[in-house]
Amino acid sequence: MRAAFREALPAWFDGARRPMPWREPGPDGRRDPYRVWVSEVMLQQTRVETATPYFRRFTERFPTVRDLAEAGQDEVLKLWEGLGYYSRARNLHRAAQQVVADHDGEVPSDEEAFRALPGAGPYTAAAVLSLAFDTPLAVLDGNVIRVLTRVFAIDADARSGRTRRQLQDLADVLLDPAHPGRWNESVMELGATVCTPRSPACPRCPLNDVCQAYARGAPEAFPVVSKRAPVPHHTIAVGLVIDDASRVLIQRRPEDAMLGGLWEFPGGKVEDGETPGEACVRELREELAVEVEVSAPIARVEHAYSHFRITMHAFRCRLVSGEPASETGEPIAWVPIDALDDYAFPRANRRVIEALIEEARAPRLL
DNA sequence: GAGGCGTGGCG
DNA sequence: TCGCCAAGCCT
Repeated sequence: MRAAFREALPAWFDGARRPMPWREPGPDGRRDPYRVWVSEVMLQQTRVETATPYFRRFTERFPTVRDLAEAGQDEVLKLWEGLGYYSRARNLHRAAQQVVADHDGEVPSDEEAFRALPGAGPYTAAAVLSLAFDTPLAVLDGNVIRVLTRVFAIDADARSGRTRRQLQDLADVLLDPAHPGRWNESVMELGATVCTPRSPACPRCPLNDVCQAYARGAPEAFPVVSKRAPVPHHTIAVGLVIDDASRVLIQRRPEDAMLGGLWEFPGGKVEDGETPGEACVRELREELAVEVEVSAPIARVEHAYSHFRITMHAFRCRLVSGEPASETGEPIAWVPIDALDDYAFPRANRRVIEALIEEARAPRLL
């Protein structure tokens, strides 16, 4: 069994290894720990194809830890815009500053020191240290969980702490201590390209002769996971307050909130017994101490977040009275419509901006 | 331990 | 259309 994982699997990997920008060695023939780190953070809960263009842009703008540490958060978030889970970007930014302050700009090769960085959990530590420094730590990510639960036909809830500890122990035993980075990448690559969640390609799997799930003819039965609760739905109303100079009013979200640090159009939840238009007027009164009049609907956007769904109604608004002032302490800004691209917005807001620009190009006759 | 935290693709 | 999921971490 151990031989299959240490010989057949890495041998398969040598022929199946997909080229990725963070897999390229540097001038010294080694991988840059910083680039490995950035890639591993971007790859958390994110597909390779999605993360790749972000990685290229990010590392071109911030080639070193110091470049990242010296940047402003706005620019970091702008480069992360659309990638989701924005706390990853905020944490990575803070971690870079910590590396400069405490480690002279060198990514720590010590597990305890690396784990002390914000956003560095067990997976990321094992991945970065094994890939960049050949530290013998086995990664346990979604791919490894899937491969191991199938090969060993483990039918306990894969999300439970007990099962995870069992799987980590298994990975630790199977890991090739002579080539930890290669072993980790081999298992993850197998999970990503062959031992996939649906329709796994078992006939061309290097582990199929030892795989118990394959022997049973039911690879997709693993891993076993409990069902998630259905997610709630909310109706949201936002206002596009535009002044005579075609500037739009936007507001930055609090650092510790969902989508923290990104910009958005002011608004909020539509309450029971309220129309979206009424909610828009009320929210702008509450958040910005202004009276507005809803003039035209601009867009209706359906969007799914990680734990709830929304329908967002966006209205063009006319400022009736008052000067917008943040009631919550979060910054506001008047931005020319064609300069909205310079700010980081959540996806749903980006949809609204697309509709606004389309509206300006071909206004609907009312 | 359970739940918060984005987005896009796929069957 | 909809639920599930993808190289997790934090509280």
